Amino acid sequence: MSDLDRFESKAEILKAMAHPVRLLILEELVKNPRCVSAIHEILEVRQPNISQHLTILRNAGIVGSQKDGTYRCYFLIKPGLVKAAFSALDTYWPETNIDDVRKKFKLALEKRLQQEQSS
Amino acid sequence: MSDLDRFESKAEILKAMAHPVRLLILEELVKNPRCVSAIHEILEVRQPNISQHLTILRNAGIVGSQKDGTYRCYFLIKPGLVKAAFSALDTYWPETNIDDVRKKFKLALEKRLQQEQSS
DNA sequence: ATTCCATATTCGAATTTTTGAATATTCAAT
DNA sequence: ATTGAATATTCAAAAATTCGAATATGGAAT
Repeated sequence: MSDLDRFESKAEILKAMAHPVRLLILEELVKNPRCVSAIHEILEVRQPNISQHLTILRNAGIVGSQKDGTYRCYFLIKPGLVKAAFSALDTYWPETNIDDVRKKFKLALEKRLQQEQSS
Repeated sequence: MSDLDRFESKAEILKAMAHPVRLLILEELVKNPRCVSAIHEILEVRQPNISQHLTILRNAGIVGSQKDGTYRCYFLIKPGLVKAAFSALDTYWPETNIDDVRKKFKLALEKRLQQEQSS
């Protein structure tokens, strides 16, 4: 791996984290390992999309996974990094509230579902 | 500003940082405020592109700027955040070396210039 | 063997990002 | 007023991201 690649890898880690859904997933995984369906219940985002986001996090080396029967359990590979990143963000953007965000995702999903029904 | 916006703002901060050129710029600004031409000399990236990246950092609220005659000086608005982010990345991806990256950028620029001359 | 449930993959369209090229703006000095 | 240096903006094209829809895979239980 070249030196450039190594530095770009830092940008890629940040890029992998730089999405609201992925931040929410990471928030959950900081607390507990979770299988996809558990994340799905919490996040109210369609399952394939969650798998896509998990793939991005996995490719960035941020999460790992382990099969458990039919389920697949995701966990943080570098919990310290994620915690430090959240801590930095919380310290300097303290206004963010994770539960409000969940509320918003729920609203957004309901809106989508209504639009689908009415069309 | 809604709660969602606030959470998405964290993703946007990360997104704004999640680019090799912008990380290099921030590395410089952690050490010192810098005007565009100083950044230009260090980074070996075309000036308009540097201004574009600086605009992204400015819009994210990460850097600010101040006119100084013809020059414009950029500085970190939240140095603690940037330092904490770098610290987290350095702790968990310690292999990255900033000088190697500069070397690589220099090489890439020279390659580009050669291609332009020969075409 | 088939069915069901959990998860992943593929594909395509819409959107966003990235960057170079060209040009514009702004200020200082003459 | 004009010139020159520093910086910003605009535009367009290429590349990358996002996400839904549809489909595929893989394991458990019957």
